[in-house]
Amino acid sequence: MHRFDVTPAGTRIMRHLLIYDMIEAVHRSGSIRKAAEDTNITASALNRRIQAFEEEFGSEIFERLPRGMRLNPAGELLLHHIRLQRQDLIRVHSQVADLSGVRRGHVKIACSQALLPYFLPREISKYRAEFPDVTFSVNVRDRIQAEQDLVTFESDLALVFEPAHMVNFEVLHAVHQPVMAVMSAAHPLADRKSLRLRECLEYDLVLPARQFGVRVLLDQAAARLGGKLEPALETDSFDMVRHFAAYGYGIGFQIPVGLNALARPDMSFVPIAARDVAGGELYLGHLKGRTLPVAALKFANQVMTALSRAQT
Amino acid sequence: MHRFDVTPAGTRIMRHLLIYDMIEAVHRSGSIRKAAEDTNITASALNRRIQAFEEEFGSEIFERLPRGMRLNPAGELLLHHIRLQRQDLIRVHSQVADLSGVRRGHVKIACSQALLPYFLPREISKYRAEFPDVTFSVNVRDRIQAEQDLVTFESDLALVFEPAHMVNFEVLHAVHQPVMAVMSAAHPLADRKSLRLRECLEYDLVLPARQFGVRVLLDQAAARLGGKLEPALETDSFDMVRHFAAYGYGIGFQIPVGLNALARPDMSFVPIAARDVAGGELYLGHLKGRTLPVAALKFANQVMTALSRAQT
DNA sequence: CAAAGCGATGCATTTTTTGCAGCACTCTGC
DNA sequence: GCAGAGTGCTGCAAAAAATGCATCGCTTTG
Repeated sequence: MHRFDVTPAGTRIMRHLLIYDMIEAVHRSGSIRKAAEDTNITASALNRRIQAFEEEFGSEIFERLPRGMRLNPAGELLLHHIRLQRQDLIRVHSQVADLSGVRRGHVKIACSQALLPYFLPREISKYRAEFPDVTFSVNVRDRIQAEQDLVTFESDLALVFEPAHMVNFEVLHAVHQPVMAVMSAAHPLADRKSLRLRECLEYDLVLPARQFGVRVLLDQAAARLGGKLEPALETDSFDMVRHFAAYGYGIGFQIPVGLNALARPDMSFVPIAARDVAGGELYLGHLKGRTLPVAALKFANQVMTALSRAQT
Repeated sequence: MHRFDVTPAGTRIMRHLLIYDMIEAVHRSGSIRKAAEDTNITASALNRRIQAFEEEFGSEIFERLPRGMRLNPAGELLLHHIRLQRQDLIRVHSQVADLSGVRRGHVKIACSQALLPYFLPREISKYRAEFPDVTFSVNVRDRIQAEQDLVTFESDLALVFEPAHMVNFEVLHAVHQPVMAVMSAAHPLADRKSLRLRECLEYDLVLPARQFGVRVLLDQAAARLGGKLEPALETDSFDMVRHFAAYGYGIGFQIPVGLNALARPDMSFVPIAARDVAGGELYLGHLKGRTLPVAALKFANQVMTALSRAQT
């Protein structure tokens, strides 16, 4: 029989940690019987392993409900330990691989939309030019989700603008980002060195949705002016913001890291005066107290220098 | 039924982590055959488990030498993971115990000698008065050893005076400690409010050995005065310092946390003027990036308030 | 009230782990 | 230079553990 077939691409099976996978499978599917299918094992066997584990562990970790299993508080604590433990083992693996000169690994990034068009593609390509065996995941997350991603070890690094909560967030680097007005190169205001917020209000505005940092800053600024922003278009796509602004005489807003003047000669980017909108910080960070895998750490360093350079 | 008994003396056996114990046993004893005795298993079985683990892990973790086994660099990395993993599981256990209202656990402290006579006994007793099921280990360590203890998870907390290196040390609390002259209550200088260092030099000096923080501070101060301290007695026992000073007309030195005026009416403690010896910081901390067990964290909090109160 | 879902369990079977004995090898001391 | 004691490693049979199957008792659902 071939119960535990070949490991697909980097997923290492440590047989002594299988019980952790089983616990997570039960947690995910909510019942032993469903989890048993994922685990390629019988429900009865799985059931007994869970029971045996609970006995060893010293307390139950699941509530037995008529509809299935649910983690109790002790189980939640254990689950976090399991995830931490697994990620740390991956880190050890990556460090061991590093010993023999090969850098392999996988870097998981949670980031704001603004990083998608130019910044991250450029940095990831640059990194992979040097270490082609390192792969990446990029997940678009808002500020709250990004932190949650770190906590569940869904992501190694987060790159977000003005994060709301930061309890579990350890900042590696912060760089200031003024708010930029984005418009067609043919726009009447296109050649200005700087703009007052009031000037922008004369034109159609395209604003990111309310959950985004840029929007929060703009709303606050408008409130100080005693007004309220009334966008012609509100969207959760930063791409849409840029394209709408490029198309006609509307004005969009974005932070510099999401813009690239060279790539868009048809567009113009003008900073909003700091006295109107102070701007905010773009943060690179990871879960507090975590030791990152080599690949993630190295990439984080590269991003840090890139951000520093961009600022000057 | 009594399904969830507690394993004797808090040593919980998690069978799926036995392989880690085995690896540590081999590491400690330096050979499979010796480790086999500690592990209550045959050498052949142990050997095969190590081999199986290495295969799963993806690389060897031991060097095979003619005289036995030694961890290779990969093994060193893994060992650290194992220790971290085990301590984190203990933390989870302690948090789970906390859920049911019982606070159990064991707090391991690495500390300077100065804490031994009064401070730690008092604090530990106070803590155990509230939580009698929490036990303690106290290991006397100099500044370098203390940090090493944290790294190997030998200790949860360190309480040291002016630590030399602090790369892995996360400071929870720091409190300033002036250097105090310690002498018999009958000593000519006993009633002074403050002393210049020069005045002390008229008398026999009893100094702690050179590795201790107080001594370093005194040596630096003496060098500034253009001199060199020539102690009548040099010792690595702070007890000895106090007792020698109490006995005759010698002068010893100690930091306030190691002294208790109420307990010793026969002695007098006078601060050295800050312009001569600035004093130093007493640090409470733990290993950077670690999550402490509940008991250790709670005790650390108690110590922090005690230290703050002592200062004022 | 029947059907469908759930976790738990007894028992025979399969899989894994272990112990025993013995191998090849390298140092050490006479 | 050669025994002796130390090392890690391995084949094979025995012991132990994990698994699959069938089934039970229970709760929810329609």
